[in-house]
Amino acid sequence: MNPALATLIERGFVQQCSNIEGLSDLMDKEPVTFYVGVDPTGPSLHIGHMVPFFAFRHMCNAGNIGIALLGGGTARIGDPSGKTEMRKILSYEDIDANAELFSAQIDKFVSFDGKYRFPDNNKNWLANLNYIEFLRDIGKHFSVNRMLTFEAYKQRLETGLSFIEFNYQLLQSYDFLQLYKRYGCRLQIGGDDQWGNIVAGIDLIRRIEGVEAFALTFPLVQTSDGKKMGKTEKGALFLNPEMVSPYDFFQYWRNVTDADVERFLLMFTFLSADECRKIAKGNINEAKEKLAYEVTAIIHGHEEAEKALAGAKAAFSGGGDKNAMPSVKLQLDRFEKGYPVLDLFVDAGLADSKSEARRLVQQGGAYVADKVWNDEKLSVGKDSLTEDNELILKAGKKRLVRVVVC
RNA sequence: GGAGAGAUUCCCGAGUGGUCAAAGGGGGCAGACUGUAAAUCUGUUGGCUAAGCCUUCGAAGGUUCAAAUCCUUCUCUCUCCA
Repeated sequence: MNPALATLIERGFVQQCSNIEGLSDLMDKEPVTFYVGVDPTGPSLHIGHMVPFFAFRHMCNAGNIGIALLGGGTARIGDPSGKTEMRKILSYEDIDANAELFSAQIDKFVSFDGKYRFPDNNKNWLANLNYIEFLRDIGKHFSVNRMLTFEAYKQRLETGLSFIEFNYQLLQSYDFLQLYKRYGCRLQIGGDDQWGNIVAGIDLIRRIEGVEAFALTFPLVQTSDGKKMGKTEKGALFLNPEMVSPYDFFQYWRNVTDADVERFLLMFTFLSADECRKIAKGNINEAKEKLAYEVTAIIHGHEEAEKALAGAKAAFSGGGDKNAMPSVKLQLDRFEKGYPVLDLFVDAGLADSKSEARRLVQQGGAYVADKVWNDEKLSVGKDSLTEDNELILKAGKKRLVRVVVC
């Protein structure tokens, strides 16, 4: 087995491959050009997008050539795979803006060099396609009968599938063909929900070019309790630090289920496989801390990871660095007059409404300076502040904020 | 184009004139137990100047003492036929 491929398998990346021996032989012979596609459907990548890019880096480290394909064209259509209903149609401007943001995030992660790792955008060849020509050249190779047997469509046959989405597969196949023609791209990697689309591309390349291309898919990452990976109560775990702070990002990994630690270390860090296994077998809480630190460092840099770690220490085990805790600024005169607790919790961002704050207090989940505050009518006065005019508020055991008074 | 069905709170889904801020489940939040884990159990889950008041059942009008529920128009979705 080719060593790069073996690494992917060992680290749990491989779900399905169209022809693993063939691919291994090819990779032994020469550097392989491969691609990962992402449709820029939102303002930031989230962790679910990242699995293929971790694999991307492993592949590139082994000397292969990777293309990050932004779906500036396909996002105009919307991939029905794995969706139960049609995605809302985005405006071209939004898609292009998203594509810029995605591209920058990917660049940060894989460091494009223009030669071995570079981006492209499928709107370059999709945006101005001629419909008739496309149907004659490409459409004739697709059998509707066969397409209907694909799992992705079967499901949607129940709930409804529009023609626009039904065409998505042709476009993705066409992408693969274009990348083969332009760069000699022979391999497409992606999440397992892309299997049908990728295989369709392989067929198209075989029919038109008479060349074997390959598919390699990764498991859709789920937490071991069956939830979708990276979903938090606030939504997806985005990479953009303004959407999910490095501290919250760190906390997500710190709170992963025991059973996921080893798997996640292997997939979302670049520590050696042996080391990952060793860490996961050791003290489970230290392993989680290591996982959280490593992933945060990879995504947000070591400095942010250090800060998140220090903040977590300050919040949970004393010591650490309280400057690194999430904090808000509030006015001193409010405390001088007596800050109504409910307002205080809302202003500190620990409750969305006063009713929520009230519930928190009534249920004994509101902590002011480490003491349970159980009277919703009382105000928090200046005397609750520390000598350097600070105050720690907690909502429940885990959500907390450092109030800095000024 | 024709014939039907439907739109309910974060999601699924009950409710067909007052007892409805709206059953049940999921999810979320809090508490207990713990290890910042899982599982389990309990409570809670529109807002507010809070024993009261205000806003919510696709949208706009109407009937009524009273509407998520009835009527009219509109918008959207789905199914079947062409």
